[in-house]
Amino acid sequence: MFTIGTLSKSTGVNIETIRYYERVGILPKPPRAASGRRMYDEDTVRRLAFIRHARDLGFGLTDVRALLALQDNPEVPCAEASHIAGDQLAAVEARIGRLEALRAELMRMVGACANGRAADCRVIGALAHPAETGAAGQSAQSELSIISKGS
Amino acid sequence: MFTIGTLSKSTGVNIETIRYYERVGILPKPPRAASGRRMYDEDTVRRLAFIRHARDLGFGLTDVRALLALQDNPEVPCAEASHIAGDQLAAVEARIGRLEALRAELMRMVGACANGRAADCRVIGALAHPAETGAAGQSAQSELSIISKGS
DNA sequence: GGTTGATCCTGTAGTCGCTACAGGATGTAG
DNA sequence: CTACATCCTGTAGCGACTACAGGATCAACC
Repeated sequence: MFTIGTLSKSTGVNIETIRYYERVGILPKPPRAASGRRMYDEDTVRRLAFIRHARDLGFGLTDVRALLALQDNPEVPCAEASHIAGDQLAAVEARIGRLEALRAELMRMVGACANGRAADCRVIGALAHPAETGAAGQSAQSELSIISKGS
Repeated sequence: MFTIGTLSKSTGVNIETIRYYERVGILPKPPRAASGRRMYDEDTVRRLAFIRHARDLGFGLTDVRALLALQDNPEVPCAEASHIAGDQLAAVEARIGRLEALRAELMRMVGACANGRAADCRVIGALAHPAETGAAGQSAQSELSIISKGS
């Protein structure tokens, strides 16, 4: 049994974030020492590592909750986990597509700039008069919202 | 001169977002009709289109402010605009790299799932025992934070 | 002139996933 | 015994919106 600082160091998750996870119910409330300090065990290290890895993969906390529930109920068919991961894969591929379009447009903008005055700046001109080519200008917005919404 | 609803429709920017932009000072306060309604002109359409396009390209509002200031002061050398766009390009390329690593890991996870029970699920297993291969697990976190921070 | 329904106004609070305090209590080492 | 590290709770802030509530105004039709 060890304290939150140790848990934080051994998982790389911020102390404040651990308490936040407890508050929103993604980590169970741990037992407390007589002084009120949270005391954790190895199981929590594993659970937190699972959460962190899922978060690193871009899963939102809602998805993480679902995946944890599956992990806790091993008799449930895993099609659901596979479905969640498939959705996430599709979202990641969509993001990559959007970002590649953005990259193309940014490269065009940066490449065209001749370091003159702002009046002639191709970067600013490109922003003021977007190119009609490709999908970049059309729904990169949703690319960004996809990201913040998780899967 | 037209109202906020018309501006919203002609730029595709939400009404609430337009008022938000005004509140945070990225759009100037427009003149009001006797009834108190905001009245816009074509210049605002252009300015808002500029903002929207820059946002679509992933620029944060701080960057957008800087780009607008450059546009408003045409005598300033555009090296700064070019620099902002270059930073953004680098950030986009970093995101793409991260996301490609995530994609590889997700494909591996989804591909390995045999639709058995959760106890044997490769997706859950992969999350519980992350692969050591590649950079996916190491700093995709920062990939996500880069996104939310803009450039 | 009256009534409906669309549009507008202000102000506040919610979203997501943290992160950063403030102000205090405890634990550990010298 | 004194530092200093670590912990606690609770609240507020971040970015970039979005979603109300509760009211005023406008345009069109009868």
